Amino acid sequence: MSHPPPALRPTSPVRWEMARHGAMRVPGVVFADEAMLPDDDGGTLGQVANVATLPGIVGASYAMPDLHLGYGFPIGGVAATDVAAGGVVSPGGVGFDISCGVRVIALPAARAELDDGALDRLADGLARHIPRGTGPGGLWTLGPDELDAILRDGAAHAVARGWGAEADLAVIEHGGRVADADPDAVGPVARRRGAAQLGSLGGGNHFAEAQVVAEVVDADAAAAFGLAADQLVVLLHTGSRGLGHQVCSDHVDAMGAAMAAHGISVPDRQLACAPVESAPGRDYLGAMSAAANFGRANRQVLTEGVRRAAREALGVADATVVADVSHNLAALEEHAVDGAQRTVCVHRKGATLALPPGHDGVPEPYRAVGQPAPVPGSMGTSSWLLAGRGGEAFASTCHGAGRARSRAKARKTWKGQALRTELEQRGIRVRAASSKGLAEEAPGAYKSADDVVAVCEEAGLSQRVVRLDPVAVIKG
DNA sequence: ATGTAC
Repeated sequence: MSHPPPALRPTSPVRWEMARHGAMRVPGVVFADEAMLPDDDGGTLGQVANVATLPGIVGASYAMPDLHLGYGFPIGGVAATDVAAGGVVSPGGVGFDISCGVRVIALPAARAELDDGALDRLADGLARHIPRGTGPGGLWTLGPDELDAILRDGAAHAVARGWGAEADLAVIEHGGRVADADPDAVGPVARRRGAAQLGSLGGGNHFAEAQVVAEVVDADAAAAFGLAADQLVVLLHTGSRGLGHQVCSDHVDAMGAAMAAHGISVPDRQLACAPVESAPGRDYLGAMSAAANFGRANRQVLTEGVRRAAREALGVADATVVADVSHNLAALEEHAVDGAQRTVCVHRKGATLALPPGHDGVPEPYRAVGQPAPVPGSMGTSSWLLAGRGGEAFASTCHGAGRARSRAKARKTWKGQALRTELEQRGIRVRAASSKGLAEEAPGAYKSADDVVAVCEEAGLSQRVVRLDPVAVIKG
């Protein structure tokens, strides 16, 4: 950290400003209520300040209420750089799990129609059809040509090969295919790892959950999203697995080596970056987009696992994709900056696209109500589906509950087996591959997603649409 | 997050 961060000054009950100091080019802005502000023993606010020093940054270095310490950038951070003004792109501003995100799948069944046996069968089916845990093993093992096509065309290629329906693509962010992907910028190690992992969940905070629509806050938006009270959904939270991780590592190394040549110095080596309009910048963005396509294809292939489980367990005809949005991505977008339209590179790291109603980037079926933004809760607690409102922070909102205690501390405080019993006693089925992983994901290690989404609503970033309560948790 | 460390 370059300097100790100065005190945050409230400009509203849910918005705090950090004045420019040191090498900061813009102020910091944190959306949070007083209780959820980090005390910064861990340096999270110092990371907000560090990001504000990046070349070309405009507006502010933003942080969502679920912010916590990350690699270079805080998780929950949003930073936009002006491309024509030498603005940079930084792999640390996207994160290791490129295109990590959430897919919501609606099942044509209501909780009230199902007995406990049906829910047991659904949990078992999801556990059987969704590969999980670290390491290789996915639903679709890829040869080199198929991998290239996935990196170029994302979920669209998976659908073309029979993994799902054309209609699925209409509601996925960017139509399931990120433009300007450069498969050649994805190195051989990343390719090898990815070829064996398409259609797999991973570990850590990734999960599949069967959930019920427990509260409808915005009836019009819920109807537009095709969701009704008491309806069952499945939520998938996963990303680009080892492939994205390797792409991030490779390009952090490459940029670190190239920074001096571009005359860039940063207060933390984890903020390695390069101008968007430079060879290392273009290479990273091309590889990142390819990894993002892998991430969307991963969730698309897993959706077929969900459909198989639903057909077997419930006998329901089919399951409908409601939304698929990433919360770890950089994107070139047009935004008003100081009254002028500029092309900016928006880094969202643990932050979700939240375009407002009417914006032409919102999937057409939802244009009147705004971009759907799924927010996964911590294990066994509520998740949310929001609708974007634009607002500050380049049309972004939160991405989850936000970790409040480290994995190590969680392992010391909670026991996986006891957590499993507690969840089962609350009527939530648990299918977990690792007891240690369960302890690390204890709900007590996280803030409440309910509080986080309420702050985002009060700050004008997003509107709550439905609350989703878990009935079955499937984890690596 | 991750074939759970340079």
